[in-house]
Amino acid sequence: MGVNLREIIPPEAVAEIDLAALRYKVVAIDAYNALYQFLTAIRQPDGTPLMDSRGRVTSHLSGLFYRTINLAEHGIKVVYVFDGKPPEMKYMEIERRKQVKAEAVKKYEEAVKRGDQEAARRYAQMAARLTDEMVRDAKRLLDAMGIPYVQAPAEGEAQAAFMARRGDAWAAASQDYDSLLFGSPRLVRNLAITGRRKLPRKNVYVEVKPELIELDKLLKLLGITREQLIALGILIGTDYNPDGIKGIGPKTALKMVKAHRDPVKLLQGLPRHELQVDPLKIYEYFLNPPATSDYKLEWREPDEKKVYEILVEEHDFSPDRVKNALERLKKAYREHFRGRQMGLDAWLRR
DNA sequence: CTGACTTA
DNA sequence: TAAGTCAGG
Repeated sequence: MGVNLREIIPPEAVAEIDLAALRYKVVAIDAYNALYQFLTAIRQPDGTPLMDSRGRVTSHLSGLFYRTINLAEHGIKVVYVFDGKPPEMKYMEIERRKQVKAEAVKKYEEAVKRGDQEAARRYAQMAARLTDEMVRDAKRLLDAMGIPYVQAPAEGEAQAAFMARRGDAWAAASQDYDSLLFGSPRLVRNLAITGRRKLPRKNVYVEVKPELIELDKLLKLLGITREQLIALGILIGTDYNPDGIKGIGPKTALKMVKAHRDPVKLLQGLPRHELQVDPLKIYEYFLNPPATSDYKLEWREPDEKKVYEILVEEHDFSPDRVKNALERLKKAYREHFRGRQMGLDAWLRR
């Protein structure tokens, strides 16, 4: 999922931050990334997600609702950015993911048969798929909550980066690093409240704090340009060439991009048979991806009735819990958002 | 993942 | 008040 820069990011480039550091800042959240995380994480020990009485999955709504309210209580102005149509060159990867999920479904069923809860949960997570209906419900819920969302023409991460570059957002938020390649000046990872995360395959929880990666700082520390970072990503693998270049790991890739002042020349010189997609096409895409400026960011007063309809009446959420959370959301709106619509940047540019 | 409740 | 457990839908 996304370009794996983890191994080449120097620890000094990552700053642990407090949610208070994001107060009154606009954060463009990769909606698909967030919803998918809720969908995989919010499950029973045997892997069953939360569902309403008609069997429709509701894990994503639960996560979206409560987390968004938490962020609002911290005065953080979140905007969710939804994926549009992926570029043609992503179809290979999309097909591959479908295969992986189909395999996971089989393994899940086998695990259930032999009563292996842990495996069942693991494979259920792997098999999880975000449906159009889930996305529609998520958008309806955000609308009712008075939280803005933007429909990207293509990749959500590209749209979030575009918004951050223009100053409409302070940072992009996602677990993936792609927004950095797309040029977002800042990336926030681990944007959650309770910082507990279970280590894969272990029964151990570790504290995970939100972290901030600044693009300029990262590039300086690596001693490369954004263009070289994109080339680096292509060498180690992106969603558009998942395998990267055989035999080139993060370290070699960094050396290679440093050795070439012009990343285009480097990419042109790659062995053609190693690549399913023209590396220059990928390079151009990261450098200048489709994005729209046709959006308006407004944090409106929550429509309690609508939220109640969606969560309680349609999806069997507990009335008490929803009412309680709505009170918190209304209070957050009054305290942080009402009469504070424009960020400083937008105000200066008015 | 998060809220609500329990425990020390 | 902090840390732990469990259910939520």
